[in-house]
Amino acid sequence: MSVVAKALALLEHFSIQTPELGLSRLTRLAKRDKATTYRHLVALQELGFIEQNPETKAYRIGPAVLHLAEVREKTVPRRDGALAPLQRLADATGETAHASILSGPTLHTLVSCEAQAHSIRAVIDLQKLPLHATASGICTLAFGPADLLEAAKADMARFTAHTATDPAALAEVVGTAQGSGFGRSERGLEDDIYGFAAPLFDQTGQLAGAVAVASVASRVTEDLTRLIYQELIIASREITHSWGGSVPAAIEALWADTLATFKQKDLAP
Amino acid sequence: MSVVAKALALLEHFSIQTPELGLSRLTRLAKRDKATTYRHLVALQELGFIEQNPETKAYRIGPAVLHLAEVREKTVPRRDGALAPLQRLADATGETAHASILSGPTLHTLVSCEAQAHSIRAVIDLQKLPLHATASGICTLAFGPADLLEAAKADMARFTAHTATDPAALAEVVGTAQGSGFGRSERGLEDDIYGFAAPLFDQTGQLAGAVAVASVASRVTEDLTRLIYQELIIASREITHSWGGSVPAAIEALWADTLATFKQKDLAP
DNA sequence: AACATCGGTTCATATAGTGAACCAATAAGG
DNA sequence: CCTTATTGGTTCACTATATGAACCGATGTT
Repeated sequence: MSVVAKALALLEHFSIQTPELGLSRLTRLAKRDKATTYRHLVALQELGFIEQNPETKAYRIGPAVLHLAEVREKTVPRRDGALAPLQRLADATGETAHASILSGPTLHTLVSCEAQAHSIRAVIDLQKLPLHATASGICTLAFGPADLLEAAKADMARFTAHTATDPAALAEVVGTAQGSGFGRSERGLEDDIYGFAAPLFDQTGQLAGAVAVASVASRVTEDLTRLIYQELIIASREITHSWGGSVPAAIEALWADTLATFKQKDLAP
Repeated sequence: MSVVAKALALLEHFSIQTPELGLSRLTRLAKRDKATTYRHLVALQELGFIEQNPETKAYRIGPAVLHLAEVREKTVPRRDGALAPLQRLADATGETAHASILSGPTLHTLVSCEAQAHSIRAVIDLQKLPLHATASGICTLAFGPADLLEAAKADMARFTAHTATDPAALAEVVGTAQGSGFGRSERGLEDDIYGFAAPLFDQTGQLAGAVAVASVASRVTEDLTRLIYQELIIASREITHSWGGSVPAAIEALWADTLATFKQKDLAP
């Protein structure tokens, strides 16, 4: 890990829940030496990526990121295009919806929308989504670059008792996704949370990210699952379209098959 | 300069005009070794601050900054509060308006608004504003922390024939600002651009940034100057208010005096 | 075919980062 | 009032890490 990576990794500890962190606390969170952490903070501060609250001496994210985000979004608009479909997805399903972008080997959370329907709901507050333990990640492994699977196998941290931590289990869920067109994660990241995801594509025709719904386990029924799948398809088409891509026919075919199985079940009894 | 600083400084070369840069070009812009630049890019890429266009191999700002900007803005809202008053300022004056934030010893551009009134107008595309050569910078030196003057004197780069490059000249324009309540820069950063700025304050009561109007030199008359001053006062009050601060009485008094001199001149002939 | 780009890699060299120990300041506890 | 445990910040011997000239293969121009 380079110094640059170590320093920038400090930024990941700041969140909406904990926007300001003191030196000691951050040192503990980052599990690094205090002097090192301090020097990194000073370096980040010089560039405006961190600023210090002059009253409390605590550190927070600085203004430099605002300009960068503006350049990025004006240049490669992703957030704007995802926002409206995501809102619709959250409203239609009554669950928390979020979209993520694949950049290199990591999946970055782009934006998340919470529905107002239930008082208990999933909250997405990770910047990076683990590939092996989230619906979005499994979806990415299923339809993204083949070499990602290696990267994912290298880091299979356990989050819950249900997290797939051996390559065989992972291969199985990825295979299921490749058969259905949807990624699923059942209590893989957190107990009581079910995830459902569909792939997103950009103008290059390659997978560019994923759109997902996170639902509370106790609410998940077959009816809700079907609704989520239907809405995920709509959201995926719209977001993919706004990113200048189109959903590959093969994926559309998988989706149609998966939805058909629900209809069959309806007719069965 | 630490490695962290060197690596992060690479990000400053990306702009709306040049959102993607190849390795060689970026190496030349940053005036550094190619191998070093490459390694820095790879490190930034790992963290999602940079991503590579898989088709052209060119680099661009990555998605990680989006999340950070969101955390920052949800936590310390600055952009949102400045946007509306800035738009109004641009419309009312017919010139380009922008706001900046002081973080440590540097002034970061927060957001800029261009008016539609004229086809020739100033464009703000710097992330960092030089303290000695811009109206905002002079305003910051006049009403901000006293030790900034030292930092400013340490780097007095020449941009035009009118740039103040010796401490005495700088002290004079800062003194003028302290007397009038407004920062001014006449062709200091670019030929043909006049800048006018007013200070901004936050909940701590300290200077937190500046709001400014950049006008094309040929359009600047006494009438326009007065209009700009009047509108700057309104914008400064509004932005300062939305940042949880209030304009100090001493500044308000300076502004009142400055506007009074215009009225006297009107009566004179 | 010769030359000039490009992105990316190698490896000896030496510069830059590291962290245990140390301050000074503040605050809680007895 | 003195002790103890925090806090943010600093020092300096040690060594891990960054550096850059030279190199590579690919692509593009003349």
